[in-house]
Amino acid sequence: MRQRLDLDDCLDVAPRLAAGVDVSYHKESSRIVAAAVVIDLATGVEVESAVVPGQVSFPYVPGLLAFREVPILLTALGGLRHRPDVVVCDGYGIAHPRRFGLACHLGVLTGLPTFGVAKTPFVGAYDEPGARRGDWSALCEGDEVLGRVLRTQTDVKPVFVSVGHRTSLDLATTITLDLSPRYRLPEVIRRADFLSREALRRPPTP
DNA sequence: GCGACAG
DNA sequence: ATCTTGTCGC
Repeated sequence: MRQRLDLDDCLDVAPRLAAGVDVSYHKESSRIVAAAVVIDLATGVEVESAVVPGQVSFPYVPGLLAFREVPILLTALGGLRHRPDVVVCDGYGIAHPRRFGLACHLGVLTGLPTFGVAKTPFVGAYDEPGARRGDWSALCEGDEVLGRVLRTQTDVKPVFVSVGHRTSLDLATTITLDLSPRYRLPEVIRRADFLSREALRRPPTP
């Protein structure tokens, strides 16, 4: 009888809790703030959130974003009381020069299922997807499929979805659409963006 | 060699 | 990422 390691399994049970993470940077200092927001996929209701301050410890280098954001993202996720079934990242998963973007990195370090939703193209070629919400096209490089260019809102610029860790492209696509009932980006990402940005405007904690 | 380059 | 004014639409 075939045995399978949990570590290698994809998320195959209906996920209930989805978390979204994001980082905001101060313009003229090294201060940064990360936020993690958890939403119940069945109801769309926010369950909880965690906001943590930090300092920039690595420069922005295309292809190395994980080294800049993963540290504080781990702290933010650690501040959650609930364990999310899947984590949505602001950036790419395997659609990366080395096939190991931020979402992959965060997934391996936490053991949690993850995938990325990026706002702009990075690597790979694609055809413009249909104009309606739900329409998508493959993001490819040669023969390999790196992700999907997904239209989350009719007549709105598409987002780039790619698998991170222990998730399938189909599931990532479904969750992205479920979390984007009204706006272009998933609600968990929007919320994490708002919370981190708002906290960053607050004076530092002496 | 030159330009492009998630956030 | 952040900055940045106006503009178009519900």
